[in-house]
Amino acid sequence: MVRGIRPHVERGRIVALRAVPCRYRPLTISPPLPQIARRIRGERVEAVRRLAKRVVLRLSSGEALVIEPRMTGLLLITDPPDREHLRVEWELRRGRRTGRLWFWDRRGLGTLRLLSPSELHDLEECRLGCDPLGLSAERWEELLSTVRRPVKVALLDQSLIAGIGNLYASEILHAAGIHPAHRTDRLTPPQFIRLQTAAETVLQTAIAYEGSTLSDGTYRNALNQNGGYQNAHRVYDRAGQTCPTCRRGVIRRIVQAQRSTFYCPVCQRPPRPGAAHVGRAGA
DNA sequence: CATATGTCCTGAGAGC
DNA sequence: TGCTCTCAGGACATAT
Repeated sequence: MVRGIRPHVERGRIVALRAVPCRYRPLTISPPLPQIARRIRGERVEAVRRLAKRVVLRLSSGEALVIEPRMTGLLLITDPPDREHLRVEWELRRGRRTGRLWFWDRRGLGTLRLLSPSELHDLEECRLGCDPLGLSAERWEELLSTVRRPVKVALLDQSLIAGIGNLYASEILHAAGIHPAHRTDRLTPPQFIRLQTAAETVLQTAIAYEGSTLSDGTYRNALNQNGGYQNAHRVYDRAGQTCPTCRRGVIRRIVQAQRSTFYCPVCQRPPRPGAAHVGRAGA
């Protein structure tokens, strides 16, 4: 999303920001959109970057527009999939060209916020955990071994690791050969190394493919084109199918913390119930 | 305090 | 055919 909009948005000047009339419940926008519009009119977009699952437009004023698309939100620089789910429209000027940026959201769970520098700092440093890209295996271990949770659930906790969604959590654990119910405090150093490698590979590949357009067709890139990573999914939404990696296991679907998890019982052996772990003396 | 569950939203698809 | 019901998963609020 960031790579798609950056060439059209970065170093542009915001001419106008407006809510698109919409029959659905309005998105969470804070402060209210007319106030944001007043405050950012005329500002230059200094940089467009990703912060975990959010898109950050850093403005010349030092403030930041933070867009959180959640599941069905899209940032588009071409015509949207339909008009009725359009929510917000930016008018931008780059040089002498005028362009538009749209926030389209079918389910309306996305958010738009204007943050002060200190609010952005608080989000980055206090509320969000570490980005999984560029994270060492040692840091993975430091972060995850402090909690006692099923590893799949921990991967989704944005205060620990920030940026992994449900689909990618299943794919990463499959690539790492780790069972989704494995408790984080019982993962071994070799497993943390595999987790680090798998996260890097799966996420970078998914980004290169421009994301996953699932059967509901929701996710599209900034040009309203399908992503390609859905064709590379090994376990997500493939329950009952033979695992494409080992060609032996039959992929299973389980529910953890109210979310679907998919895994291969052959590639991802459950942890041995009586597995020895270093405990306190006399325990 | 740490972990677990409930909630919001719309559209697709199942079942009758 | 047209209705009701369930499910999808982001983050956050509330419960245990």
